[in-house]
Amino acid sequence: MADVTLRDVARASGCSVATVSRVLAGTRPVGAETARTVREAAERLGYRPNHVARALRSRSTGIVGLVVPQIANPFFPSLVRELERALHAGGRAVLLADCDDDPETEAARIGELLGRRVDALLLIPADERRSREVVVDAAAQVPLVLLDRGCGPGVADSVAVDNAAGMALVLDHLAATGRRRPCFLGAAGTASAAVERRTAYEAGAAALDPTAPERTVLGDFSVEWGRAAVDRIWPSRPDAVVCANDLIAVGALQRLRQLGADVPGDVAVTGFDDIPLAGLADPALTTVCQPVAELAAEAARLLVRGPAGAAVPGPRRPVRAVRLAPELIVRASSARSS
Amino acid sequence: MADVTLRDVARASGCSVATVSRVLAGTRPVGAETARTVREAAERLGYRPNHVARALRSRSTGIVGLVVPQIANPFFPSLVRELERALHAGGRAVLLADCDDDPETEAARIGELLGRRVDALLLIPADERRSREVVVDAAAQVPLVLLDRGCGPGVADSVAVDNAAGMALVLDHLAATGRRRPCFLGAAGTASAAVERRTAYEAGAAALDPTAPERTVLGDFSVEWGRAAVDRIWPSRPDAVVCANDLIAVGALQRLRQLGADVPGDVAVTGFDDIPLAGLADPALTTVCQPVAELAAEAARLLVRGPAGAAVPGPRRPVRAVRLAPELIVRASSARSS
DNA sequence: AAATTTCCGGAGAACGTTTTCCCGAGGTAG
DNA sequence: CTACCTCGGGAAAACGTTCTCCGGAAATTT
Repeated sequence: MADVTLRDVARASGCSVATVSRVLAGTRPVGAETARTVREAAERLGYRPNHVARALRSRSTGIVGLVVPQIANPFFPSLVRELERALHAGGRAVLLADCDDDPETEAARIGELLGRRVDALLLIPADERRSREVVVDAAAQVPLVLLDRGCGPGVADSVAVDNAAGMALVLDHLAATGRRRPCFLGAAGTASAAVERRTAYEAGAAALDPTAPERTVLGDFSVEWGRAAVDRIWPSRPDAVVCANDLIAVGALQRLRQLGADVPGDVAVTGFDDIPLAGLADPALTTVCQPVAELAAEAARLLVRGPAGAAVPGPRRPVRAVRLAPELIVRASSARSS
Repeated sequence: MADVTLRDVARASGCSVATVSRVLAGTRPVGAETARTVREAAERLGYRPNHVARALRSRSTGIVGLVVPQIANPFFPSLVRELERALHAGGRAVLLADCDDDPETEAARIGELLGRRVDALLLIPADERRSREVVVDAAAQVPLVLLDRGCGPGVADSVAVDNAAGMALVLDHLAATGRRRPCFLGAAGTASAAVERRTAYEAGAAALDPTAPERTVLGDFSVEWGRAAVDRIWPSRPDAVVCANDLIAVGALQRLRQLGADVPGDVAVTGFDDIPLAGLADPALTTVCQPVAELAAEAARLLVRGPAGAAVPGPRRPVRAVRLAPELIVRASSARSS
């Protein structure tokens, strides 16, 4: 009972393997009577198609590889979940690989996935430039979409949130609620999210008040850095602390409270990403919510390239870069200063 | 260059496909000279074995299916990560499925994974009893290990933390730091973690002070319930609030602060699981840390059943249930009351 | 009525491995 | 010298699909 094959169904229904395959796959019209008999036999025997054999013959596994830098990074689980959902809706399964933030491991895992003949790759690159080489290599073999973070211009199709728009939302909100002396807690490095959010803040803050001194400090995307950064900027008494992501913001929130600052009375704090932790912080964190489901859906859509053969026409097919608009989630940490 | 097959390597090295397979798989001794030639040719052509063909022939995909109830549940990402790591160490890849806490979806996903001919299944059941039927079905077809939550006795091999031992650690700690009037914020339902932690608390509390009134309230494993539950128990002024997991504890912490209670001065709060959020709460949460890496390693170990053929000898092979000892993480929320 | 097309179904060749046979050469034992 | 292994290697059969030919019958056209 474990292994019923097409042969068995063919024998039981008194016709050929080819016919059974056709009726079950619906790949070619087949006589109504025969079809019924076949379907019945298949049902009765409990036939279940063997995806492995199918994959070998049709050269398509229906599996896409998903490589993430750190599944434990709190922003990724919801993204992974939506990706899994979106891909599954298209009949594709997800082979998961975690590369532990290491570009070399990343390269190795990509190699293995290719060996397993995934139909496509979904990749959140671990490093802006050190991931590049492997990515172009892989992209030459299968459809590949970069997610959340970029990997240099023109390397591959990519989907991400519009970081600049998100930062603009934050700055508008702060201005509208009377904040006048913001500062920015960002991340150094060349990761696209870090760069985009940083430059968007600088542009927006300058537009708001060209005469204001610019207060920006850069570290990494962590709670610890958020805490430490507060000590650097608090002496200048900003009335708003704009953070490059939620982890930094949570750290800032903790340290500000320790220092006896009133949030949001004395100072507003904002984050970015809207990880689950953001709503649970105290006070709850105003942040920019990434349209995770849409990002996933868009990525899934980009994965299907034209009808197979069209995959390798021009080596310089134009690269598509999708940017989706985020949404501002206003919570207690930026309530209007009275 | 995309598809170099054994045939190509054979042709290039002037020997037969069989020989090439043998030398590359190392499945049978082969002449030193020939081996060298073959390896050289393979290297030169950039041969990469086709896992799909291999799987078809050898009836083993090297893929294990992992079904989780909700990847976004904050306890799972770290577990998934360690599982992926442990399995990858054994040369196996992970096909991920999220069933959205729904037993029917769970059943469907398990079916698909079996259709894809996974070698084994790793399952965190969505529901203690409604998942049972599918599980026994699946377990009859491939090695299957239940993780974190049980699914009725004797259904399949399982790996989980020793909830009773964890709860005992908590109670000992509270007793040692002078807490005398604990209460318990638990979860209703039959999920094994909920039941075990609840009964362990009751047994431990009774042993501590048989005359103490028992204060236990039951809801679900959520922050919201933690907040709500505090309103129910705070009037009786416990000096310790023991929670069935970290989410409940975080909610309790928030509500207690709102009510003006001093944690840990007036009352200690403890959690369970040690999710990332626990260390970031304010005050940082004392909790029970699950040995995630060991759980994963043990699960991976259980998956390899005797040498293939031994898989279906007695229909009533004894079921193995591994329980691993947790560790108490003492943080600020239970500092000794002075 | 003959010629052409359409329709349904079967035989069998792929897909890229692994593995079972089989064969010949050389070595050892009898 | 014959008989029997061992050893290195090849031919070919699986594994379970899909898909391309092909052939015959029925339906349509000329």
